[in-house]
Amino acid sequence: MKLGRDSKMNSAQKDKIKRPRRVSAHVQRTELLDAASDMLARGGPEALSVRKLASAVGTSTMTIYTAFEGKDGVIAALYEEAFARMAEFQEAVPEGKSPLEWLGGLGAAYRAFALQNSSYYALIMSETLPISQFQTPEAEPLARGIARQRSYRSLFDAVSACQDQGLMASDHETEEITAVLWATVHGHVSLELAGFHESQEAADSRFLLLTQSVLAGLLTPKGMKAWRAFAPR
Amino acid sequence: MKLGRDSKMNSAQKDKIKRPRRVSAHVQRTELLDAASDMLARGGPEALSVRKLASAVGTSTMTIYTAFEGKDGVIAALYEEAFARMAEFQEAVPEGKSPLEWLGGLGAAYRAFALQNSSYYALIMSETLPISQFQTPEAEPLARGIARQRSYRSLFDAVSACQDQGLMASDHETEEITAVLWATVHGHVSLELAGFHESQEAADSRFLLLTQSVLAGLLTPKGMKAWRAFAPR
DNA sequence: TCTTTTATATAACAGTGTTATTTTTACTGC
DNA sequence: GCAGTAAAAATAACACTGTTATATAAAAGA
Repeated sequence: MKLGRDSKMNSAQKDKIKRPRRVSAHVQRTELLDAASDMLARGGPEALSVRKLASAVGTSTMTIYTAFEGKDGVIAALYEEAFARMAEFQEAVPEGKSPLEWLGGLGAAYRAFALQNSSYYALIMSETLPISQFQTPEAEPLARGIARQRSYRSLFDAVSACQDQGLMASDHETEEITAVLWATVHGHVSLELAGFHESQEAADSRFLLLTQSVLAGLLTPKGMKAWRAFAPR
Repeated sequence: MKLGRDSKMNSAQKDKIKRPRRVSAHVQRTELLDAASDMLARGGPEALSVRKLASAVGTSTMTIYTAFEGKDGVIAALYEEAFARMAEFQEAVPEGKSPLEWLGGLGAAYRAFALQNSSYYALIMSETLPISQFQTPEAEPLARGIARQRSYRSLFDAVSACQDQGLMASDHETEEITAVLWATVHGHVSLELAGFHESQEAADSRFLLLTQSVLAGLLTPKGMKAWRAFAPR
């Protein structure tokens, strides 16, 4: 549906507040972004072309340059979208009775998100391997920007809660433990996405063994006892 | 130096064994590969172009298509090179008195290789994130091919030795533990390469904490006691 | 030496992201 | 409502990319 250009925006004409030049500006931007997201999810990053994107929504390439600032701008926007979707997964995890239960849920949610949204996950972790098709959206040290994202926040809070309740060692900084847990799950998920494991069962059991093992080194005796109540299997 | 074409290969002409068509075939291939390696290391994958590569060694693009089979062939060759270099790092680690010492050395060597050869490491782990500029050199499930590489073998052998000496839990398969350890170190190194850690010290201490933690869940009590003798700090 | 095969060089093709130019559209002051 | 202006979209061009087709030159085999 393309809004008629001669509609003279009858409703918005009365107020003197400056409106966006085009009513369709925002909707077109999201329409463009949705199409880009689709292309990315389907055919990977090489399927995401400025020209194809333009013709997919029935416009010309210049639209991408005014709406975003070229291809990098589109990718930067998708990057934001990726974090937003990841945060949804994380924040859908109930805190449960014990922060340990929360922690376990967060790990599972992280893995689920990565497996179900591999393109978006790759986008998030694109700086993880310095060689990537995606350029860093901004000049800032992007990977460290993760720490400012909501999804990181959830993990941090869970770890903090564990420490507060004496379930997790407090002789390490919360940030440190959070980073270690992130690396742990990311490491497994990376390999799983690459098809490293020969079967679903193998991937499951290794994820379990890995998380179990690293927690063994981080939890207090009290924490270990409590963990066994929530730990799968 | 370009060998004269009219040299009529005076020395090799006498034996009737079929020689390669051109004496320069092999040397040119490696020359091409070295240049490609340099370009990759310097400017990332987008600096690696068939045309630039050709002009870098003073030839035309067709040479790349006869020596390799286009750009993918070059990347496949670099992929092999990456594993070879990684194996060198791994195999330079002395087995030491205890397999635990060996294990620790392998982890440190893995990290050192990744940090010092980030382009090659990215190549190895390029399938780890399904979205990558590099196509899988062959149609096989590439990531699983890691398990057939020498560098994986070293880790596997170290784990196996630990189990044999009762230092590591034997209620998990050697392959399983190997995969878990690989994921652990890869997870950390990924984040470190991305500049996730705010300082060298932070990266070091988190690597230590991570490896320490995961070993806590994998080593036997006997193994834990022995480990403390080798563990840094 | 002559013929045939093979590698290289040249040029062309189909893509890509980006930029310049021109046309069209929407807004604004009269 | 109409003219003038500013912004956005379309078109075309530029500088790239990987790949392929064709022609030329060199090497191999008879």
